[in-house]
Amino acid sequence: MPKSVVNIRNFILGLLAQQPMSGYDIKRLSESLSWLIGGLSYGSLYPALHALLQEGLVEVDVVQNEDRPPRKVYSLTNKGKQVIKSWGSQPIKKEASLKDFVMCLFMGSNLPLSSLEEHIRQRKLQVRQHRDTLVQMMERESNIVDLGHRMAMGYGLAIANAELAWLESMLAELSKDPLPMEVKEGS
Amino acid sequence: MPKSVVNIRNFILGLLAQQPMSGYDIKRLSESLSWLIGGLSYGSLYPALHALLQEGLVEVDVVQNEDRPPRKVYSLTNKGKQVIKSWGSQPIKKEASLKDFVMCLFMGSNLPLSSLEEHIRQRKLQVRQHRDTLVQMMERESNIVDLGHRMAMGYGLAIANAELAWLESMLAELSKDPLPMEVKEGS
DNA sequence: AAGCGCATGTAAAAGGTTACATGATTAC
DNA sequence: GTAATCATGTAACCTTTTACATGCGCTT
Repeated sequence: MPKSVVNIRNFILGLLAQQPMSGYDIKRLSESLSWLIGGLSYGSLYPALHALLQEGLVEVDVVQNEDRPPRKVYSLTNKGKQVIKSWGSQPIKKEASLKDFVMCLFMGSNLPLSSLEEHIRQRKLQVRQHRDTLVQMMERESNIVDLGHRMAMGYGLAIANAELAWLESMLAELSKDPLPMEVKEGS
Repeated sequence: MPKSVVNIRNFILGLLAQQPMSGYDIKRLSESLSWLIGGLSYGSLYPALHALLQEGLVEVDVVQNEDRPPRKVYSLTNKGKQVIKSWGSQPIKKEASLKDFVMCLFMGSNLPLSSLEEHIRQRKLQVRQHRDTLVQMMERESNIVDLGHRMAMGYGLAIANAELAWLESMLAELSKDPLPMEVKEGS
């Protein structure tokens, strides 16, 4: 698969943008999302965290607990916030994966509403195109395809339609209800 | 992410189980599915194909075209068919990804109906569990979560529900209509 | 004549996983 | 006492991507 825009660094930055956490926390959170976007291993997580620290994108606060091992709680520096913000503001590539998009959503509150809306609109175009392709394939080969093909396509189609419905409802909500603007643009 | 059961070798084997094709064809097909499960690059595709050839899981037929460059059309050997069949028959791991499942579907006609049904049932259990987890998270943190979290969760929920609906309709169809049994178990 | 689609391939480099190491605390 | 959870980390290995190389035929 084409290298996702959501490499492990952006993924970490994105999560830390929500709230400071430890490596362990990040691992657990990623596991709860792994169903959709896959998890990650300590072997990639900790080295990435150290690299981000060295580059000054995150900073660490060692919290001593009496009972438990000490936790290293990481948070974004200003530089880190800048990086993640510029990542979220750049237009999505056409080949963006489901993973990319979920991360965009996840960081939704870190980007200006207009960008968020643009991301959703982009995704909608993509999914609609893919759905149309699927439908065409099913029509063209309606006589040939075997059970496996038919099922895989039907599955893809069901997911695509659900996604489109969700995307549209989201767009409607965003335009109707500009919500109390918690997003502040840099002064 | 935890190494998927669908490594490139199984992916190739799965596609070839449908019909013989060239490396180029595989690439193009994978691209049409990339929206859901990600594509692959020539740098991994051709070497994998060569390895499968050496191991005797696939065989190649060089088709000379007058106009175009010659195509190397690969097809499964008996050994290859055996491998892919045993892969499809083994129970899915709990951590199976969306990609794993789509491949299972894609090869649906290469496995006995009972296995297929079992795969779908397994997937249903998994997705339901993930959905329940999501719902719990949303309820527990209904006051706290910010826009990004809320959206990502809502998105996941929408997808999960669509998937569950599709899985159930598939199960219903399979049990109601045992379809003209094109699947033959080894004699 | 330049560029694109077809078609195959390789090598270096990047990235990730697996498996290991460590150690404290809580529950059985 | 022994297993599980919390918590961090490293190194060897493996896979994959990126970037390159090649070459024909058709279209503009």
